[in-house]
Amino acid sequence: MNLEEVAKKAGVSTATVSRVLNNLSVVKNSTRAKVLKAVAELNYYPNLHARTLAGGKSHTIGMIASNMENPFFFDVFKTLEAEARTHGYEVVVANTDYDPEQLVRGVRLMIGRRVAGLAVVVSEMDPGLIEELTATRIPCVFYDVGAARQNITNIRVDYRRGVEKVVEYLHDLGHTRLAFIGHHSALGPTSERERAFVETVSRYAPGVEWRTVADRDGLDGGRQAARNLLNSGFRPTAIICVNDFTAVGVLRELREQGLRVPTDVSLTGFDNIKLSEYCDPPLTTVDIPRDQIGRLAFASLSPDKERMRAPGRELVIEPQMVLRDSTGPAQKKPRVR
Amino acid sequence: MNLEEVAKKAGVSTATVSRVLNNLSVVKNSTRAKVLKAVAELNYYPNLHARTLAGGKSHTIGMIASNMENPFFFDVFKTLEAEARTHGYEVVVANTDYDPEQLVRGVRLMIGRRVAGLAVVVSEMDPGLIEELTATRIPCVFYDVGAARQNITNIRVDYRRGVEKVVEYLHDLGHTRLAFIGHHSALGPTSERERAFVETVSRYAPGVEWRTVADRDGLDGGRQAARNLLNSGFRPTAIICVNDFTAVGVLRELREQGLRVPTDVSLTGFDNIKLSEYCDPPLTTVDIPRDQIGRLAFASLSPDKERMRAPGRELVIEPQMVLRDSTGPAQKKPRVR
DNA sequence: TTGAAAGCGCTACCAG
DNA sequence: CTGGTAGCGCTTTCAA
Repeated sequence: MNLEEVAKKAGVSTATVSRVLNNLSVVKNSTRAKVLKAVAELNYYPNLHARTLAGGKSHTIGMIASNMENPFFFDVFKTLEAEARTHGYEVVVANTDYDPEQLVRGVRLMIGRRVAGLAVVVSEMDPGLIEELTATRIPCVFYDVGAARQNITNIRVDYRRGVEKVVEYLHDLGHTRLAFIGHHSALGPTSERERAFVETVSRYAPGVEWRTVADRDGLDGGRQAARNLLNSGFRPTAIICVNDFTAVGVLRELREQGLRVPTDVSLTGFDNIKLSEYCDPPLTTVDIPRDQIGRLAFASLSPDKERMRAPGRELVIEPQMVLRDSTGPAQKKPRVR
Repeated sequence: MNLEEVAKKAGVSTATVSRVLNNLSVVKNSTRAKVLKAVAELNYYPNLHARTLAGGKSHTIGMIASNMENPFFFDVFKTLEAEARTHGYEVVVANTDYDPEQLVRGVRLMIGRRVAGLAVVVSEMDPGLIEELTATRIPCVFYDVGAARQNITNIRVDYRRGVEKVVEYLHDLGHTRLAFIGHHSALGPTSERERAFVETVSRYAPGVEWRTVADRDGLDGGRQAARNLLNSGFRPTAIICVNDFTAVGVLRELREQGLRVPTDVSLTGFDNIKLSEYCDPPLTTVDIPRDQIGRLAFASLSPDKERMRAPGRELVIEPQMVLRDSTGPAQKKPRVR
């Protein structure tokens, strides 16, 4: 089924059919009707690949995420897609599972699709990726990683500032033993997030004992990390999680071990995903405005909004703390077991 | 950047470059090397649209889901994608938000993309959709809705049997006032799920009072539905939720209203998503094997596995109950408030 | 083992 | 307002 068959059936040329299908309002109403009739009768749907090839633009923007299962990424996707749709674009996603190799595969897939723009929302990185992307001249926006460049915009949340707020808050509450639970790719010497935690503790809360531990991102990962942490013998008075999703897993393990939150141990998350309000107790967390990120991402890819496209632009978002019930004063004495 | 440029740079014809890129092992090693070198130096990535157009196959399978935010759908997607990848396919998803119009839009988008197969995993339906899809001859698989047909396979879980198990179980526990909380599209006279509940109650638990209520799918929807239910004055001894995701929202509202689970009211979900183990208390639920669904879905789309493709095939999965801590015996007397 | 060239289905430009 | 037609970038015969 193709244009030609439709054209034949409607008794016009393929050019005319194309015009009708694209609403090029130069077509006489009567012929437009004929064409539409043929289209309907033949159950015809234009081949998007041919359209993209001939037209030169894909009307598609790509998004790469580390873990779409984590609502954080999904929320960003949702606003990005909403925004894109309003402007006539589709968005197509690829997941990396925090694996740099999958990141590269995903990016190349998007290049192959000749996306009109690419949003890379991941925690992992690959050396040379920026280079590769710059060469393609595809408008890109990176969240959390990467460096601003000619065609690359950068959005980042001042994660460090967020951690500072949490640490200060916990310190003021009298906490003396802190733990940071991350996921693998948010840990290690390369990780801005772990560094932020470590440096903040030594600067704002000297004398406080601390430890960091990591497993996968997610419910199971958080739980496993918490288990490892506790098995190590360290007894934190407060646990700071790299994100809410992981924190919910931690919460479960604490419950399992008979540790009450926040009575025995305080717990904080990051992101302020919906789930953080729905667990018990609701999580004290740091809000990261996913909708704003999604909107900014689209805007910085948008070809018409030149204002956003100042090359090499870097946008920084300041995160806000959200106080809920998972944090409280440190217990004065070790709990009697 | 295109084949021709690469060919020129490598000093060969475009045909040869194409052969190299497609691993058609007829190419002499030395020329293959030349080509690969040129490809790398030019940072060349084949245009997938052109490839699809020329080759006639998209190497892509589509999936339509009602709500990718609900882990149920995401889990199906995950195994479907894993399966697809192993066989050299990409999968691209579209969300409907339970809206029949978006369903149709999504399906047409997939047709436009000339997907090699389409998995429709939704609760809503559109009359004529089956017809439309049948005409395209695209291999399809429907989960939960739709009817088996020539190129359409059907996978369904015996939801009714699941509901029966839950109702019987609750009835045996002495529950006398049941509520069913659904989401909009799983309710109404058209809904198999609501009917399953209603009919099961009158058959297996005559004399039991019951009520049904619905809001959106998800955390907020579940909470709102619970609020409405309770505001209506009805005091269920047990609440059956259409799925776990919604149940977690219900859990929150019950807590808010000072109702303890399962002491004051029992609660059950459906699906057995990971989250159902992580909430407090862990949810009694009915397992629906998403991985099996994902695998079956791919298998029934797979062109080589003819065995699966018995036209008009219907696959039924029997769900199993999973007992956890959110259910218990009905309280003997109305709780003192 | 390689090259030339005919499409794949559609858009867009140029005539009329 | 409509038709003819030259590509878009790649795959795939058919010859060489």
